[in-house]
Amino acid sequence: MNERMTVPANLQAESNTTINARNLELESIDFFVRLMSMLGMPRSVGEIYGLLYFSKDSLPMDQIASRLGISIGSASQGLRTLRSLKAVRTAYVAGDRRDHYFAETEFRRLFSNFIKDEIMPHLDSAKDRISRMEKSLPEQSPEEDEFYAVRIEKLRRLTKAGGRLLPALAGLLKL
Amino acid sequence: MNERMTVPANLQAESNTTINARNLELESIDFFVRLMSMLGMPRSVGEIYGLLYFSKDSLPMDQIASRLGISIGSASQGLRTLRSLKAVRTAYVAGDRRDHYFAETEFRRLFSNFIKDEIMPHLDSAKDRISRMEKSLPEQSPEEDEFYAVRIEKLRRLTKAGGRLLPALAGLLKL
DNA sequence: TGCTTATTTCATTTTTTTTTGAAATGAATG
DNA sequence: CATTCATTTCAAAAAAAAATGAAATAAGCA
Repeated sequence: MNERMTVPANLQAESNTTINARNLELESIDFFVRLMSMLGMPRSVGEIYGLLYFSKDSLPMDQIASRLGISIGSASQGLRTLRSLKAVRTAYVAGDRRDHYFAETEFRRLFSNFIKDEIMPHLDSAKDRISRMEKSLPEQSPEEDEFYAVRIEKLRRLTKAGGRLLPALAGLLKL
Repeated sequence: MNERMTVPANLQAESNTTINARNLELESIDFFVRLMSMLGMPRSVGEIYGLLYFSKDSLPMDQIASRLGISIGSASQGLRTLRSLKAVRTAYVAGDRRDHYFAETEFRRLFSNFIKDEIMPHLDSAKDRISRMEKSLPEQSPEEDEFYAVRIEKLRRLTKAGGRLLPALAGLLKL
């Protein structure tokens, strides 16, 4: 029992539509916490995006933090991550010097950024590692050579396919 | 300094080809530790697969554990994970009652299993969550309705696209 | 410029995840 | 069927990741 809640439950008796809006928000946060965590992002990043996704107005950092019940430190770091993925942007609000954040909702763009920033660098360094493997090939009988050569070739194909397919994938997202 | 080593470095002076084979092994372990960790798998799982990937003979669990310097508990758990993804299989070795493991090297199959086991269940439950969102729609002005409806529709498209594209992706891997 | 408020940074704490190790279970062999 | 060896299980320890909170910095305003 007592599973960790996805969201703080400090919800007061309010009008029906307010309660419903809050429910929607909670479901949204839940949704994106899970999605982001599949992509290796910390909970706070999913929470922030989930909150902004169904928010009509853009929100300043301190409101994001208090609404989610997280520290401003977390909020700052989470927003930094989201900004670097271009998953949130800032809006100017007259007469308020705080930055106001809102969610970028074009998933195609989001994934394409994610792939470029989080996946491709790994694929690049994988190529170097494969080259190093080739230098360590234990030259023995031709038959054994074959075994290692085939396996290295498979890794080459894998990284090559990843490098082509993943960026293409984002393009296929007609959202 | 002193970054955590990917692999135990207890390597004795041996023949040149043995040293090279060991280098290859270390690079392979490094490679798969990183790849698996991108997919959310623990280090030990990557280590085991990396070891087996360049092993000509299939290996029993205790040898896997000692060669990697991990506990047999870890080895057992890691092998369970790899078995469930069909990333390793067992071979019979006459006169030895231990199971002998070797790596499945068809990446197409591996990814297809991974997507089926690790991704699709999440997509399925995402659909439920979206339905629940719709029930919480805060009916207000038609203009506001529109805002929420559009965002929910985007989530629908996203999960639908994921459900179609990801399995197709594995099929495109002509490795 | 000096003051106020917003934001970032980062050492420390907390939480979560992974590994260990030892006991329990299972499975083959004599 | 008892013994030995292989494997699993799981509570506890260790390691890794994330969140906090307070000090430092930055940025707007008067």
